[in-house]
Amino acid sequence: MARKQGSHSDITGPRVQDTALRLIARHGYAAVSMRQIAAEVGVQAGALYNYTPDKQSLLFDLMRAHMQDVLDALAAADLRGDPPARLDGFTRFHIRFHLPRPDQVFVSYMELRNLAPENFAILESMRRDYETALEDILRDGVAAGVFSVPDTRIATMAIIAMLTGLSHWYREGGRLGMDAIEGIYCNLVQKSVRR
Amino acid sequence: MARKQGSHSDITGPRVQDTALRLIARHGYAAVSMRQIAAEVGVQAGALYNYTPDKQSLLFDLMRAHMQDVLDALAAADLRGDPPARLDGFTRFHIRFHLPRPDQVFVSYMELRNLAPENFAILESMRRDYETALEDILRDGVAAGVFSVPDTRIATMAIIAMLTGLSHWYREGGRLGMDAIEGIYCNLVQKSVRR
DNA sequence: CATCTAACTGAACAGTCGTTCAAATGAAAA
DNA sequence: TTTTCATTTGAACGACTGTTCAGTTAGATG
Repeated sequence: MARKQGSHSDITGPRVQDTALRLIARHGYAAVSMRQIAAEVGVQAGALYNYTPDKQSLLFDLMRAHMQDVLDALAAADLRGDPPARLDGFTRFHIRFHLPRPDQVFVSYMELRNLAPENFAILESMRRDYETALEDILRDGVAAGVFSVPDTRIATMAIIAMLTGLSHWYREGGRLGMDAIEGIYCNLVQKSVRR
Repeated sequence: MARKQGSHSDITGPRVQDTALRLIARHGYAAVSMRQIAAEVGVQAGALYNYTPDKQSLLFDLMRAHMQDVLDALAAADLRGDPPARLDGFTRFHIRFHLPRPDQVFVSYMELRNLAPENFAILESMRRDYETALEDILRDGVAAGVFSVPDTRIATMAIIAMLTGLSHWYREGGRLGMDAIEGIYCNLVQKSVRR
């Protein structure tokens, strides 16, 4: 039954990743079996091991790819201007990047504890880089006298939690579109740190 | 070997709950087995079924009890004054109640998808009640002209995400104590919605 | 055409899973 | 002391787990 038409590795590979992401987002890493993933892809469980050395790597690769995409996109965004403008830029970037990827956001947030320690450390470091990008903006704003926050580290965590939380309840086709959401969050974020 | 001293049901029962909470917070509901819980309690797996009809009920009871505690404590807090004072009261209440209960917060947040649909609906409804308490404050503040938010529902979700996020990274004995944290978050929250 | 080989199957391995239940236990009641 | 019964054990149930691998398939290559 193998290979009904053409070579399948470039088709099955991505399908394994996509299916794993969707199932893990929905049911959680521990609750999804390799056989479930295989069944949705349309192969037997053994075939998955042509595309991942084990289940743990499947999860880790998904999470690392997502975080790398975030960091690359942030670097490409190349935020400029005064601190308030850069803060708006960061807020809009976060929303525009994350809202269309709810499954990646969900998995990257919920499955950290299912990572092997060395994998966890790698992702935590990437996450820290992302947080630092925001904290730098806040620090510059405080130094320039345009922001007033009691503690830039906590303000950073608070803002990121606020933005990430958005991905957890926002559903496409809801009462408000992404543009409206962006404006509202820019307003909340900007005011929370202003003098 | 049964009952080495006295009747054990009033000792084992709470220990089952406590152990389940701790293990589920650490490893996740799907990744924790009844045998693991039993081993930490110090009984065989079968004995757990004197205290819960099944694993799902064990999770649900933990989560419902936590949400009920939250709602009861909020009602007892009896926030009074003008909207800014009530908003400060809500913020401080949230932090004071949730920071000492990191496991409950974690489980109630992460394990929603492992609930049976009817159990999920019950918890979602309780969560909605909590959110409404905050939204009422914001709406009153907007009506009174002391708050300015583009959308009270979104501001509610944003603030709660910010506060809940705190529980995910705050660790006792860190750089800042709970009192300092409270002040910082009151500042951030208050400014984010003020005129 | 025959050959090669990437891709996949299907079975097997050694465990673990949630749950049930007859039997054993031992503190409290009679 | 004997009886009672809440409590727990320990074994069993059928199903499922991640992973391995010899064998099969069929498109691509020569």
